[in-house]
Amino acid sequence: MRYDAEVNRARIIAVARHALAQDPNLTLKPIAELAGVGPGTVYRHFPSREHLLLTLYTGEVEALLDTASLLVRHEPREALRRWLEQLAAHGRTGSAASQAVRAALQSHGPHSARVRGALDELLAACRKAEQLRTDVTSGEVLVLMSYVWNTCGEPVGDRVLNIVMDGLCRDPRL
Amino acid sequence: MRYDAEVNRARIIAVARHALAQDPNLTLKPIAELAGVGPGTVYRHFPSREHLLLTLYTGEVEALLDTASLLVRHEPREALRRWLEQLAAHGRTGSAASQAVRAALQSHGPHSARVRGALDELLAACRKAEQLRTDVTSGEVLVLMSYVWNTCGEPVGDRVLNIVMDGLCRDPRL
DNA sequence: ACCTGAACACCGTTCAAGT
DNA sequence: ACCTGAACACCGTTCAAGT
Repeated sequence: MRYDAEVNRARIIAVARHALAQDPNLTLKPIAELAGVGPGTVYRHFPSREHLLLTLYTGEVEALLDTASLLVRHEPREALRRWLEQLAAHGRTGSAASQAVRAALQSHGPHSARVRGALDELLAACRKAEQLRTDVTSGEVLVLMSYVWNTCGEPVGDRVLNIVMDGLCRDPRL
Repeated sequence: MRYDAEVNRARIIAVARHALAQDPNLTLKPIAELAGVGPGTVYRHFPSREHLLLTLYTGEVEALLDTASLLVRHEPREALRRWLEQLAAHGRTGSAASQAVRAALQSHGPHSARVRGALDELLAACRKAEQLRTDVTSGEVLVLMSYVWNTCGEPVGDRVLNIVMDGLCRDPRL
């Protein structure tokens, strides 16, 4: 890659991170202007707003992959609940990072597959401990969690998560 | 209202109903053009796309208010499930009518309050029959149902609704 | 060869000009 | 007095023109 392009890309990323922290819904045009480049330059480096967000907030998506540390510290059911709470906490913020996580999960790409894999580990652990209904998949759990992207109220979110957890664990034996 | 305005309003509604049936995501500009009026004319009659949709599809929202006929034909729990299935069926279509129902429910306006009231009747019936957890509100149920606006797959939707129903009915006694 | 940004085709919204 | 639509300020995207 040419040197000037490298510089521009780095500048766009730095400026975007700073600007999006203040206004999560800022569009690419103003970001380009703040970075001192034309809109086409941003578009070349990042084909869409979603690509830029995923580049900026890879770490937040990666954090969802670490199920191992949850499983060593908690029993399976509690580990699952804490993972889902982590997801809900993201949704509540409405931040650009939250938008990135949402995009990663819903766009059926490699990110989504990896997160589903992580959740599968949690579900498998719960199933092994007989703390989970037997007929549920990670994809269905993520669909069920869609609500976290819409609403913000924390008390409501907690109560809804209780319902989700009870639905997931529903089983004659439990 | 002046006669020409009345004519224009009727024409906009007729054209919009026809055009939105073919492309649910059609915007107000093309609708105005198809109706042979300027965009400001549409904007005057309908302050936003949402207002137009709610005017066109009032019937679909009203249909959600008829809980009485569900309750006379089914036991409370089954009535609740059918009502939620009706909601999910709307979401699956992605039609303009579905967008209207979504807007009505989520915009915290009078429509939303009336639908919550209808759902409250179902929940009260279930509670009276001891077929429902005691700590859930209609607002929380609607939050939980957010997923219906995102995903489309019917089999997944059915399985997720099972989880929701089990979560809602979770109770030591049941 | 690769990057750039003026230009294009849209969007929602407004308000001066009409009747 | 009320309705109208050209005009405005945006958006995402492209591709001829630069280096």
